[in-house]
Amino acid sequence: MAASRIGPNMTQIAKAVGVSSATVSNALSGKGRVSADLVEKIRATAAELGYVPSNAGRALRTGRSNVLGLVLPDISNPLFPQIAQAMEVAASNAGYGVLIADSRGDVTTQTQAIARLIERGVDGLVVIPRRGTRIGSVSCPVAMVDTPSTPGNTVSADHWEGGAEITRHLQDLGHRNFLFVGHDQASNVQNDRIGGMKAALGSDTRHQTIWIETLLNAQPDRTSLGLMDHVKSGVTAIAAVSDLHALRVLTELQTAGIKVPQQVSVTGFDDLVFAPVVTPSLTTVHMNMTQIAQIAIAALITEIEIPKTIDPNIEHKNGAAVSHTVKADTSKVSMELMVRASSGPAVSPATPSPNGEIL
Amino acid sequence: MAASRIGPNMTQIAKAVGVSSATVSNALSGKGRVSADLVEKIRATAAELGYVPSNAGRALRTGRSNVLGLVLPDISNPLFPQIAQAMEVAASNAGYGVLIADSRGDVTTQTQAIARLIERGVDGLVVIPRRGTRIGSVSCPVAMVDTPSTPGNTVSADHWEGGAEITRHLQDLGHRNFLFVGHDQASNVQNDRIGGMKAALGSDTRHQTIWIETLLNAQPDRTSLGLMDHVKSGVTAIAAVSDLHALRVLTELQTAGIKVPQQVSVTGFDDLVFAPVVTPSLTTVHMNMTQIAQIAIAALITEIEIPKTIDPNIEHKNGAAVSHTVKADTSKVSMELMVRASSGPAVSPATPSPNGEIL
DNA sequence: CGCACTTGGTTAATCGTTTAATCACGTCAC
DNA sequence: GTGACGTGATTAAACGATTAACCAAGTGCG
Repeated sequence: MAASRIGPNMTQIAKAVGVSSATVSNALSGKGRVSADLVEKIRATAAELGYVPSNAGRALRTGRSNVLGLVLPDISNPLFPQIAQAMEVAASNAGYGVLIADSRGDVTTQTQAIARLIERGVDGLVVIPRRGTRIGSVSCPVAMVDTPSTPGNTVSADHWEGGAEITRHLQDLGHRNFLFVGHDQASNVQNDRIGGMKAALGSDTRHQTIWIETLLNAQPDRTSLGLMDHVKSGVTAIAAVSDLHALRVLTELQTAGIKVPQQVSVTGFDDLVFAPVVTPSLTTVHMNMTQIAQIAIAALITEIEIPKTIDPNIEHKNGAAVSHTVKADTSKVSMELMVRASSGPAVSPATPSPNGEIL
Repeated sequence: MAASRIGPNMTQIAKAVGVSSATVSNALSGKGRVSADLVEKIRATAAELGYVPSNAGRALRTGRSNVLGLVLPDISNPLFPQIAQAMEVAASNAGYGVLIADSRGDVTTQTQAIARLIERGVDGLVVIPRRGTRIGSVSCPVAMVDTPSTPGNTVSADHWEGGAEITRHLQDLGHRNFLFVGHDQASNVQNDRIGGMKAALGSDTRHQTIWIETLLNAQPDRTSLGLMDHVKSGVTAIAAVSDLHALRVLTELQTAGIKVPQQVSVTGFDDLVFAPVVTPSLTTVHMNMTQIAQIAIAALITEIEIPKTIDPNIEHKNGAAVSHTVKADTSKVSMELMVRASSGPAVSPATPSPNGEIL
């Protein structure tokens, strides 16, 4: 037996007003031709009786669920709260709900998660891909949020430019000897960030890059990143690809007795929740997730809401349309440099800056 | 026009096999009376044709959406990833999807968010309440995850006991002079954690408590928590109600030149993602979110799936049932102490421990 | 005056699934 | 031989909203 609905349905509203249910539908949606005063009356009684439209009924008829799926490689990513919040807000402003799916880092799980979302009838997907994740053939539009250099990327922060801003900032402070700290060499985002960092370097600079995962794979039980060796060799600025790693760097240096930023400057990425409250507060780059989410959701929804003329160009497999990642007019959102206390003027006893702006 | 469904529907399966759609339904659900070989044949062709049931059709008929709503006070809470992930896994194992709603800390927004979820037809809600949040009258079962002392709480970590474990651990290390660091004095969870910490203290101890929000309200532009004053006054152990605040404490001490844990021990709560990777790694208390989520979801689902006989005892308002938070047989999940590097033996030159276990 | 056209509404079909009610058909007992 | 019964399937009626097709009545115009 069908669970008894709590509120009234359209027919009951219609009966109460004394019109047909079609008129109620037209009045509430504003689509058909209904006289203004009747619209008013219908709206009023609907509100009075506490009418809430049944999503199931509507979804069945229209074929749209008004729900989007958010696929994340790994929910435990500390950036996820920002992403989820921004997506939820953007979607909900557009009248859509957000169904989450977590793939726990595993590619097969991710495929299953996507399949589950599709079965639930989502109208579109927002996918934050992980490493070499390929979106298989799915039957709905997909917005991909990764990094501009990823093929099929819909919109994302301009990680490259963010990296460039970081090293420009550090160079302005007089730094000439850099250590870049990445985590996962296979990550497009991290590569773009470090790529941007390097690209903005002047010719009078030196730099090295370490990858945490590589270090850990070599020595699984190591806790230190061995930063002191780099500092002793003259590094005065350490730029990490995430605040999480910047934090690791910061505390490792502090424990070793290095003063930040007096001796070494440290910068992060993403402006995570702890960035402003640690001592010294972290200089980092802030991502405008709200804007990214708005653009991604908007692109998705325009794609969803265009009448689905069967496009013969789209390949089919088993009768299901192969996924097409949607495009947005703006695909890069610039990042904002947040200068805080962890970056300061370089002191370089060994190699004095040619500009002489050192304190 | 209804968007063309991609796959076949039940009728098409029925036609392919040469039976009625009702038989297909019975065969796939295993409910009615269908001969074994026919079941087999139907299953096979359904799989072959790539049949996926329409959630909309099913939801319309049964009145159930198989979707749960997850209401969070503030998605940007760093604990949220764990919560969302655990809930998603538990729900998806039970065949439910998870729709998220963020109330951005605001109570009115929270009410609206809940209303939106209800309109979307969720079968139940998991609510992580914020401060004095009251769940208004909603028409579906609600599982509340807060702290055991909150009335209506369904299941949660045993924050009190977690706090007790922390101070027991620190006392075992010889500490006798404690500083507790909370953030928000109105939070049930934080009060329970600190309550537990205090309850486990021996009579030979001293303790003080500071609340970050109160400090910040008094001096909005302050960055330091003024921990040095407490350290100078003899505090040797600082226990925060969250790793986030422990991190703040840790870096503030390190910047001031205090060695952790040699001079002062620092502990956190929640085992956030950065806890193991900072230097020194944070001693903290781990929450078994997976188990909490399982219990909450299970309680919710049992409530959802019992046939809804109209219970005259439940008050009604506007014809909608007033919310009833579900109960679980286990309402407390114990927390696990994670001893790491930020806590160590107390050195108390001023007040030697009576037990003499100090190094 | 009569025809075309607009306005404001109704009818009825449809989306896909579930399920109560029904039915056909053996089988078995009496 | 017939009534009772069990088995295995079918029929048809929901669930609630949308919308194409249709219709009645009023308006403008030649």
